[in-house]
Amino acid sequence: MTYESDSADPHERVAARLAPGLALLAAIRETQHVTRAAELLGVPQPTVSRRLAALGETVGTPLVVPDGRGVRLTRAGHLVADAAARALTVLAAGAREAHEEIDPESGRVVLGFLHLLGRSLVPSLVRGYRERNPRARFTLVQGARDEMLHRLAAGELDLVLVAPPPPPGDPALAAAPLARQELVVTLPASHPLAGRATIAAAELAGEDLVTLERGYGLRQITDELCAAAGFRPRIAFEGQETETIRGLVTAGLGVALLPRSSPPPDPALVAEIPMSPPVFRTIGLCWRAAERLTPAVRACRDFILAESPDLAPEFLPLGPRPSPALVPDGMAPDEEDEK
Amino acid sequence: MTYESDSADPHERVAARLAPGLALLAAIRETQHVTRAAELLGVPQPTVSRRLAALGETVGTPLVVPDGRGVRLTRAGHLVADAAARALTVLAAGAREAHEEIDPESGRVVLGFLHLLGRSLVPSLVRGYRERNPRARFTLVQGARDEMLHRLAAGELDLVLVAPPPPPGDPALAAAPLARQELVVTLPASHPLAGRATIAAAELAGEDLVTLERGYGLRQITDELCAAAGFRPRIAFEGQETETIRGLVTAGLGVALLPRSSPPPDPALVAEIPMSPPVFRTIGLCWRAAERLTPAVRACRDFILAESPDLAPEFLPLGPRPSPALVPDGMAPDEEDEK
DNA sequence: TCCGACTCATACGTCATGGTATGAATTCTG
DNA sequence: CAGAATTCATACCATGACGTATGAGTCGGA
Repeated sequence: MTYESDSADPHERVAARLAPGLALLAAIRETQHVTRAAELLGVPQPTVSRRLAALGETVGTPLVVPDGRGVRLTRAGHLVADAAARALTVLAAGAREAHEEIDPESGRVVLGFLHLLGRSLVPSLVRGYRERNPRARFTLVQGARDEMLHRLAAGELDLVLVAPPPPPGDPALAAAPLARQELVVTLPASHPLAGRATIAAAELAGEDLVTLERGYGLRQITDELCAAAGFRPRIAFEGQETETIRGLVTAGLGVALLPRSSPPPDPALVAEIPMSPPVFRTIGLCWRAAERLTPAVRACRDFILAESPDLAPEFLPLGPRPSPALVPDGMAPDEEDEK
Repeated sequence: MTYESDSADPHERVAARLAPGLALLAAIRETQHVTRAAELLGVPQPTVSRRLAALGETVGTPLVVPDGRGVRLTRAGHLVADAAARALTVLAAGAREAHEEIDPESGRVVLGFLHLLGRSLVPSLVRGYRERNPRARFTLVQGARDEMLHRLAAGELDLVLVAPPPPPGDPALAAAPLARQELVVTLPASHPLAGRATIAAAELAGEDLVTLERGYGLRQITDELCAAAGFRPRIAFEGQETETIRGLVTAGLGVALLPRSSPPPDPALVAEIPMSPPVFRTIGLCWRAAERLTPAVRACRDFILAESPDLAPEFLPLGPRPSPALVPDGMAPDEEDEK
């Protein structure tokens, strides 16, 4: 019943058996006194006596010897007690790191988001959150929607901002909508449709389209829109950045379905025409539903859910449209902290 | 019942509670796999599951989360597991040091001895022992007899060579005689007694004596010799080194009771006259009887007891005289390894 | 798509560890 | 010098942890 195979190094084995006594050894080292060490640790004195003897047994020689009516450490005892103190320091540093990692005040949040959101939404959110928690740390990762969701599920990311949010079917991911963004047909000023007030989806059937690559939310929306209108889109170019797409459109290489350009574009070069009926994409915040989030991540999530309307003025409020809450019932933001 | 007051630093507290899981965390870190870690540690798999959960509880967040049909470490888990691996390395290094300290092949022996014995006896013993155990390490400490015995009892020294050995009355110290050394009256060549064949103790009554300070064995023997002869010695000078004493004698400042000079002195300067009856001092090896000696110390002690006659040719064999064994019965060199 | 292999978590019974009470040894004090 | 106080070790008993058996969930293959 006394398992002790561990690693190749025999000293690692005794180290593993010494490990439970780390605090005890450190206390003995500090006090040179069994009773004192016991009350320092908050354990009864006989426990210290026994475990000291047991530790000495595993080392192969007593760690303390009677000295008067007290005890003193043997040389071997000094060596292991010193090592224990060092090991405890190392471990405490690790505990501190871990604590800071999860503490809402100082914890880290790995936030993934779409390239386009890095312009204003994410900076606002980060700045707002750090006003409340100045020591909070962020790791920011940008990428395509599907990549973000995949890395979120894989645990690499804590929170992601994507559009559209994942369907509620997946029990591993939870999501909540944050804001809407109107998508408009972006086309060269010279294009025949450039003067229109609105454009219907079907009117894009014959156009060369410039889109993001598969995996991006905008691409998915574009594809679905075309499918709903009953035609297969003719993709002229694919890119990874909306700015690239916009550049291609400006160069006259096609038309694109994009969010409105934030400083409105030069009307002499590019026109942005709303769709009819209008098309929106919903930006949602996602997190892993299955596991318990760290306090830091939870605090950040709740902050984003509560404050994003105020912090992202250039986005539209959710409005009446977009569906009932996408948040699975059992995992609503406020009620998972039970137990 | 769940004690956990420890040190001021709260992180030290969680470190102490993390300590028993060091090996487990290291194994998880290495394998990223509960079952694999369990068989690496040689413990059943449920134990690993439970203790991982418990460790996560103390840290405040799970250290592993389900990932497919396996698990993966959370960020906090990585931090504490890394720290655990480092701590285990530190602890293993300490265990190695302690092992080397007590191992007969590489262990350390702190050997105390009288200044005079550093000339040939101790170097011979050390050299001889290291021929058998090349990695053995010695720390050599020189000093007066009483100081040596006191520091031996205090645990600072492992073995001491002193003359005379301590009386068998003290149960804390054990001793065994090693060799005898004749003490002779050392006096200036110009002294009236310089031509004598032998000198009786009583004849020193009127002389200026040069001795070592109190606490040295030679001083004690000198004092007792004078007391036995019925006079109080007239101490002209006290020193700490026999060579100093010899110098004072050469300078004509008194006579002294000293071991024979090892290269015989210049007869034109100093005479060495045996006492009548002859006086010897017994050099003994002492160790602590109460505690269990480390294998290294025990091996060295047994080596010295067995080999010193051959290694110290300039000393006299024990001869018939010096008392029955001074070794307490229960602690004879060979039979304490019971239990 | 269903089955099988595999991995991790939970349930229950046993045993080792820890807590309480007490004893042996030593030092300090009157 | 003797009693008292202190300190560490041992004995007994209860609680919590471990080990065994089993279940829930997930991935690869037919």
